[in-house]
Amino acid sequence: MDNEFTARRAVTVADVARAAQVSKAAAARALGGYGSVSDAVKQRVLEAAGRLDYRPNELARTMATGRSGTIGVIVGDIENPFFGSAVRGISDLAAASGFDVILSNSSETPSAEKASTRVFLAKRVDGLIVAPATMHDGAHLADALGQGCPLVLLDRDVPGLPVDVALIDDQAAAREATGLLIASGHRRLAYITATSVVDGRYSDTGQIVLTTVQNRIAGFREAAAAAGLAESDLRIRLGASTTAQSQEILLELLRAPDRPTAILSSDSKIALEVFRAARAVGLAVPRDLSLITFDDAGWTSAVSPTVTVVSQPSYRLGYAAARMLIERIGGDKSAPRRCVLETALIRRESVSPPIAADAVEGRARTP
Amino acid sequence: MDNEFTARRAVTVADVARAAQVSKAAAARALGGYGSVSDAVKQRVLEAAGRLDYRPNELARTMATGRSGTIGVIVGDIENPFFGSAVRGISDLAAASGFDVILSNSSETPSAEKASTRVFLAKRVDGLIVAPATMHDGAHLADALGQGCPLVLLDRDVPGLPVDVALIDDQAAAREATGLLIASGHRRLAYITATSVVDGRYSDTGQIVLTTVQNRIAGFREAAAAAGLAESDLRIRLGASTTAQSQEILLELLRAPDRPTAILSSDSKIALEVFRAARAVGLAVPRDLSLITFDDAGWTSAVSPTVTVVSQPSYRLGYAAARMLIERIGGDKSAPRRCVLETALIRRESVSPPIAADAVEGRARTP
DNA sequence: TTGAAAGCGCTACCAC
DNA sequence: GTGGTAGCGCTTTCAA
Repeated sequence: MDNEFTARRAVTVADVARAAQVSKAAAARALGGYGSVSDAVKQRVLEAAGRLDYRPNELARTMATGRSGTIGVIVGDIENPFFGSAVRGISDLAAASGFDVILSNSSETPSAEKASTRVFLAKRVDGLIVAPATMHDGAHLADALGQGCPLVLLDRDVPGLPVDVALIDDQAAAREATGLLIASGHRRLAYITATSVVDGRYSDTGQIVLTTVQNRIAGFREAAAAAGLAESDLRIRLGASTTAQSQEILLELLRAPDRPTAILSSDSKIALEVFRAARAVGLAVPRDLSLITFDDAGWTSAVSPTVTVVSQPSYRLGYAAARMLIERIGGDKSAPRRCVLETALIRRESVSPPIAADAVEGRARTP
Repeated sequence: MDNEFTARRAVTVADVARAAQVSKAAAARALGGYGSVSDAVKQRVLEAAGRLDYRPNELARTMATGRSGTIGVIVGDIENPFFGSAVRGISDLAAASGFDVILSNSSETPSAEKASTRVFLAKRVDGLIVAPATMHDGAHLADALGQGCPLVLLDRDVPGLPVDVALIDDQAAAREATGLLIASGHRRLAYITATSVVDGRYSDTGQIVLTTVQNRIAGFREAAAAAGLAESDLRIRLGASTTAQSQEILLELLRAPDRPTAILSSDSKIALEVFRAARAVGLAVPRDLSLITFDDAGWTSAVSPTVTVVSQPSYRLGYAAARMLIERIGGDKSAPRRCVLETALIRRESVSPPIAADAVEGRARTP
């Protein structure tokens, strides 16, 4: 049974050296491309390596050098297209710079994120890119830093952690989107987001674990305040993580007599749920309900009506994070940087003025 | 500047042993949880480890044991929700079984896939799960096998490679979906897929590099043949990988006088393009054009019209692949297995009978 | 340029 | 149960 699919002992530098009749050190130098080797020896070694089908053991190399040529990435949910695209941005630059990427999913769970951090550190990654699941616990991240492992935060910030971050200006983006809704004549507005909380009702900021969510809500309220809307005109709902949760929240909202006439949704999955809920209660978008969502998902520009979105540069965010990290790995010791990328409000068909019955109050105020 | 964020030399078993006043071997046993150690020593060692903040070096462990506790996964496109979900299936079982997952994106490119395979082997992964970018070149995969690295194929097969595979019955799925179209009265049918080819026109099977595509086309033609449709009623188009390519293909198809009245799309991204193209030429779904797509993407059940889909058990596919791989890693030497998972045809609103003008020929044939 | 030998941090085997 | 010690495969001084 010694066919071509049977395992055989791996061939090492020592084997190659013996076959090429040179010392182990010489063979290692020729194979590793460092130090100085005569052309003659190099020839012999390379020939022998080819003949024996030698494959370097990256692990042994890492142990000896301390560098693994690998960067670890931890995101909340790889199924989320936002992260999928960010990861591709990271991978592309990493590959071009000679780094491998190893990826882990935290499922937006701080404990899983901690475990992954530990594993990556144990595997001696050269650096870490993390989209932290919470802004409240950065101990494991500070820890990585403490061990001398460069770290860059992606999309979300952890206040107090002195590291590079690549993110967007969520507050400004939400403010602009909300402004568009208000400019279209809406005054009863809702903001729906997926962050996990004790109680879906927005009560105090203490519940929020993500800086992105915090900032978007701030932008939402800021725009409302600037337009003179009352707090009571605003519906802020957290906890729309699953279809069931989203429907519960949305149906309650849309069935109320003073239902919102416009919704700002924090991701495209929730926007989908808005369509579903609107259909369930017999509301048409945008005639009865206007909608803007974060994330320029593919379907938003293909379906009817096409949906107005806040487009986030996810690929470039990943790319920027990788760029900063690789600079740090290269020895850059400068002060932590914030790389803030631009979003774009793409106007499509899902926003229109509220119909008379719904807007009556609003009209009275703006004659 | 010796603050908490400054790198310090990593603490090793030797350090812990010294601090606990025991031998290196004893400390290693206590820390590694193998061999036998007295409770007293164990206590002391663990205490010292905690005090010194000892972290095991996974790399050194791997070198010594030969096992890395890591499985490598290579998929074509992590942004594709199908793979995203499959990867989660893999990760979930892997984590539960004590394995880490490292992921790589081949961008559907055989050369990138080869490079990733090499890297993973060099990193000494315990096993590999690959969604091969081509069925025509499995040398690097046979190679992995040859080195004794267990391998499981995901979603796509490589004929001739004696390995476990986890996939769906693409041919049956396509046959069933096509059957539904035909049963609804359609007779001019198109199948659109994203595989890369020299020429977008379907000419011969030699162009096709993916078994999935091959099998789906076979099922499509099979159903058509069974219903007595002529080859000339069928439009098979390959190469719809980008928006531009898809639009070119679709617009040409839909503007033709004998345009298809129903389309079977091989993934949800293409289905989106169908909506876009239909809108561009003024065709309404499903009144003027029926549509079924592979992939039960979230948006397909939320937009109007909801779309009829072939739902693939992507999560379970990943889970099954991981299960087989872990069994192999555990030493299972039995013959290669094929794990074929069920698809489901979910009927929604995007399929209806063709309108009279389009169906005239068809009606004449089936009075 | 070349070779011998000392690690990298851990496991595993073997006496005691 | 415990301690010594020989590797795992590679890099990296350091003499020659």
